[in-house]
Amino acid sequence: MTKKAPPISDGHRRTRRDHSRETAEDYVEAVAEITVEHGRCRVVDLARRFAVSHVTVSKTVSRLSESGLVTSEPYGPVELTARGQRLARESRRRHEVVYDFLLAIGVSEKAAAIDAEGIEHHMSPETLKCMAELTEKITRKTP
Amino acid sequence: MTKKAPPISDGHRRTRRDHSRETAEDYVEAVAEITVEHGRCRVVDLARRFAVSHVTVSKTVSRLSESGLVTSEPYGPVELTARGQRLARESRRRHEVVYDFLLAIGVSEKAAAIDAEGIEHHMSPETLKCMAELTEKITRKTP
DNA sequence: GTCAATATGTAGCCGAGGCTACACTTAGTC
DNA sequence: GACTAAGTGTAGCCTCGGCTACATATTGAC
Repeated sequence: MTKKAPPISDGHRRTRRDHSRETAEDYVEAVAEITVEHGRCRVVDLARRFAVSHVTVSKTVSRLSESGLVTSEPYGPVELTARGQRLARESRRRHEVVYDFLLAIGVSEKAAAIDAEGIEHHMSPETLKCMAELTEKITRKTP
Repeated sequence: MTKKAPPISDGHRRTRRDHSRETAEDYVEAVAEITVEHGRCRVVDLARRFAVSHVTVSKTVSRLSESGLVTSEPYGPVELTARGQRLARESRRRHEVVYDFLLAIGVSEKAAAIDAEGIEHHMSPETLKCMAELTEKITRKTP
């Protein structure tokens, strides 16, 4: 139980700048997956994946390109830079830890998939570690 | 050209970027807490809480007011409507469930506070229920 | 009551992330 | 080679959530 007012926003750091980082992570993750699935990743693939217009994807890809996470030439596929690949790997790993954890504590696959996507960007390394450990403990006990 | 094929923005809804719902939840939660702590909630209180300018708060409060979650008159305090209070209670409960859960699985108070804020908006009722149950189980075992 | 400090409002700017409408390229098919 | 469908780009508009600069209101001390 929570005894007294939890330290809800104890400090400040209302870094709503995380938002663009989230977008970047979602995109590089998607680019990596789509490239594996289809051999290459096109704008329209991302548009379908995120259920947004190709215009939105196009603009976002431009921004990511300026940030050095992806490369793309006119009418060409979207590809990850070395940095983009690294970020994609990290994001995917975090995603998996969260997803496996949710399954381990009894959440359905469907809800786990949705919630994992929502929260994967907000996990500190510490929390991630706790989740991974608990998942390990639970699945070892009940395999 | 009747593009019939691409019903891009149907189906998968706007699960993406219901970011404004998060903002609403953060605000009503903060208004409720500040009102309890100080007797009333002013724009400047919210500005300090979220570490943003009073202008940002002022605009957001206007939007929330149009959505029927808060009321405020010029130079007056920000107050929750009935709907706002209900949302605040729900948000706070969710926040507590997540926070307590993180503590229960071994996350430090500091990290738990930060992460709870990040993820509380992305939890399905199902996941929330699993977390509450597991918290109960753990804290009963090791009180 | 006056005055300064604090709080709030308004104007105007920005970037991210959405959209539609329209123009153009690429890739197949005949 | 020509035509068409799908993919991509560009222009222009929107909202949300940020900001600074400046104007006005409220409040407290004197």
